[in-house]
Amino acid sequence: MFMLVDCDNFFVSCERIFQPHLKKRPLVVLSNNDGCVVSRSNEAKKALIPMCAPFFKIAQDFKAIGGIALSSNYELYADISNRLMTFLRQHFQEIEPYSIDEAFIKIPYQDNFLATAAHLRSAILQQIGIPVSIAVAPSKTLCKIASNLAKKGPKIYELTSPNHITAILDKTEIGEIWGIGKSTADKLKFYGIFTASDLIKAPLAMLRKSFGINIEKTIRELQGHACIEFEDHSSVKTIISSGSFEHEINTFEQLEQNLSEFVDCACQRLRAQHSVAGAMIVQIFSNRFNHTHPQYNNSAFVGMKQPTANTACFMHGLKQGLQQIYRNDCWYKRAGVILSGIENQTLQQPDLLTDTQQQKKDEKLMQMFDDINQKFGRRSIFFAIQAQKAKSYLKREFKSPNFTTSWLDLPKVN
DNA sequence: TCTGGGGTCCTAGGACCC
DNA sequence: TCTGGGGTCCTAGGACCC
Repeated sequence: MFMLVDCDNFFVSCERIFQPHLKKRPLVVLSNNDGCVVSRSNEAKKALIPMCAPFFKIAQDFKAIGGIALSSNYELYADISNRLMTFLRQHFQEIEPYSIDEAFIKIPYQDNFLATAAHLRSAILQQIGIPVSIAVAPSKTLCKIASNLAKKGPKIYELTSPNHITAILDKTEIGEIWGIGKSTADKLKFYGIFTASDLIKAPLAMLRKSFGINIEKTIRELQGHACIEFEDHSSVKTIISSGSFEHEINTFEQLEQNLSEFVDCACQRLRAQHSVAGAMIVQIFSNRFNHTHPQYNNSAFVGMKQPTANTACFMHGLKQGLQQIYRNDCWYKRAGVILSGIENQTLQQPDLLTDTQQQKKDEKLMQMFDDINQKFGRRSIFFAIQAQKAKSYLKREFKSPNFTTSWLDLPKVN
């Protein structure tokens, strides 16, 4: 059996741990640049604040009903997430942290799932401070359906008996199924398939041919056969660092400087998972909402001589890539870099012509670089191309303190 | 004024090989 | 007149997820 532990309104719940006065009030957390609503409290949902709403469109009405909006504080959310995952690992053998706010757990069949889940739920609330919903079902896809039902009220939902599953699948719309997005849902409706029950009764060969292997997996999962295995998310295959700027920019130098921050960030993450990357993609975008300037989006692929985690190599690649795609008659609102061709540092196949001495020196240098920033604080040392001061190119007007990751921000008890 | 960011997987199609 | 068949690797783009 699979159990899914999914945090309720995760970002909002994290903010409330150390700011109890935010409880009971309509509360939303905004995306980077204070752009869109990405997490809503139940009170905000009741006030019909839509997910992904651009904040500037709802700000006034939201304030009028006593609502509070916070900028996103990813350091806080990542730390709370780590605490939760650590807690779960202490209690269960097989767990897959699936996203920042949810984890699948494999558990043996038992008669008293509800009691186990209730116990777990109250322990998490007490020790981590986050309300969660818990679902139990024989496959991940069924768990997701059960989890949606849990969130509607009971907070804990067991979906294990065949009759119960059939009854629920009759009522589950096709678009609500995990793995079936809008595009596939629309096509399925065209074939007269509207519910999960319709889907499992439809001819498998036809579906497989038209929609690929994943639909077959989904169907088997809905039938209670677990066939989506646990995955290891501890190291990723691509690293993306990108973002929007507060103001549109136009010069090569400004773009390069902003992008250098993304390169630095991506490389730090690369080293943190003990990997090297063989290539980088540099992307630039104009403002898709501003039609007074020409629209221009482009990207450049930059291969490294050999896979590396040396920030300097990627900074050099950045300049090359940007030169290929930069146009001076455009204004840019967003940019980013993607590291790809990622492999484990220790499994790296050396090249015959590789200067291994130099490589070792580089590794040592980057290790030192990371150590200094670890010891003396972020950005104690950085590349000359980066801005002198970590100017916040992001708007984060309403950010809460880093309660759990910064000594200066420790909550005070009066 | 203001419209997010980080991931994975699959498939088709081109280039290339024998 | 006739224009194979089997395979790999890479990339771009689409779809999906949180």
